Amino acid sequence: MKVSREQVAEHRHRILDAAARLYREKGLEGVSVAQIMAAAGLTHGGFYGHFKSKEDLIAQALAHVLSQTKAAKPPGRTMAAYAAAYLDRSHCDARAEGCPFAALGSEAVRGSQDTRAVLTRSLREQIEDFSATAPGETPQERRRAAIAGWAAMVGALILARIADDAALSDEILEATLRQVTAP
Amino acid sequence: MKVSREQVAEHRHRILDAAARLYREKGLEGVSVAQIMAAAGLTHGGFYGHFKSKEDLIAQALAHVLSQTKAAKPPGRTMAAYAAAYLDRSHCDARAEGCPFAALGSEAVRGSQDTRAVLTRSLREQIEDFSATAPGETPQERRRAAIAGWAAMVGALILARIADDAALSDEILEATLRQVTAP
DNA sequence: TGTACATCAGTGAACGCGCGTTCACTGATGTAC
DNA sequence: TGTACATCAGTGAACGCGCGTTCACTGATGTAC
Repeated sequence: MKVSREQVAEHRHRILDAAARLYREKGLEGVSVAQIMAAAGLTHGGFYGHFKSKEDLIAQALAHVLSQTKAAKPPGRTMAAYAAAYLDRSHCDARAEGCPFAALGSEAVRGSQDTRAVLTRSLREQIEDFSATAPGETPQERRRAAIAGWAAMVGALILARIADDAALSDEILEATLRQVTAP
Repeated sequence: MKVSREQVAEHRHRILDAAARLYREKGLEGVSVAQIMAAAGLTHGGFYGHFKSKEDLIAQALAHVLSQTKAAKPPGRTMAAYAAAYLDRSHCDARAEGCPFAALGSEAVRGSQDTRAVLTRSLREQIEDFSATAPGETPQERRRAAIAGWAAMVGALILARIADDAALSDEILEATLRQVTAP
């Protein structure tokens, strides 16, 4: 049955939330359209009223979570403060709510053009943002530190999640945090 | 029909080679058992004579490629020399033949216990290996630089592959290489 | 060394299943008067 | 403001397809004599 315009908007939001969470938890190819719709409290048939295809949802779900994360960020935050929260055990354990680059990075490489465009825009913004507070004497040095620092954060979170030994996993997070925040 | 013992060993090797290549190219969930067997020049029915399951093949294929890479490495290579080859355009473009951590890292997090154990062992070896030549005054400093350096390499390769703009992709590789090899 | 036959690696049809996507239908919404 | 009805968001059955896995069969291998 037809639902009100506000209901449509709310359903769309619920689908994007469920997708963003499930994709990060189980991977882009490990979640079906029906599972996402069920998690949003709907049936699978209505999916194509909201999105063109599963690929379309992936790009939009990533854009959704990245814009939310960006909106929640306090303006004056330094790269060191970001790194401390990023390279934390709680973030490492909370895959479904954490950074999409770390959760889906190696899969996103094989994603659609739209998916990669969404991630590239976020990547650019992150680098520019970090460049303001990264260590270094010149703007070029700071930008270089911002790029390498962001790469180290994403790589460290992935490696710390792969490690099946808690001590090694902790060591990866701690060592990378020290190295990224050291002058 | 039955084949000779040498043929069996060669078939097994061909399956592992094909799997390692296809998984890195298309992802762990983007390749079927039948595709791998066809790429190895066999039919899919014989698969279960070689491996217990698809999950079993994944762990063995990763162990296969990691042991090959390790065997091919010259003994005295520094972390800086490794980073220069790793953060190179040709490695970035050659996903199917490149580092399995960068190609499959975020998917491997959700892999079987065996898969994660195989990767954890390789991760430990890599860190210990880099610790010998990483920058730093004390062994602890060198180990920290080895961990953060390896994390930055893996992260940078993933981010450089996601970026849909060649200039940004190059910049990520170059900036990270400079930062990892600088004292 | 030569022969007979048990072994078993590989083949290809078949299995049940869940996938992405489509579509006829339902009934509440919201517009036209 | 109240009523009549066209619109259309959501439902659930259905589609063709490819998946991982199983299995009866085939015929070359390699062992026993």
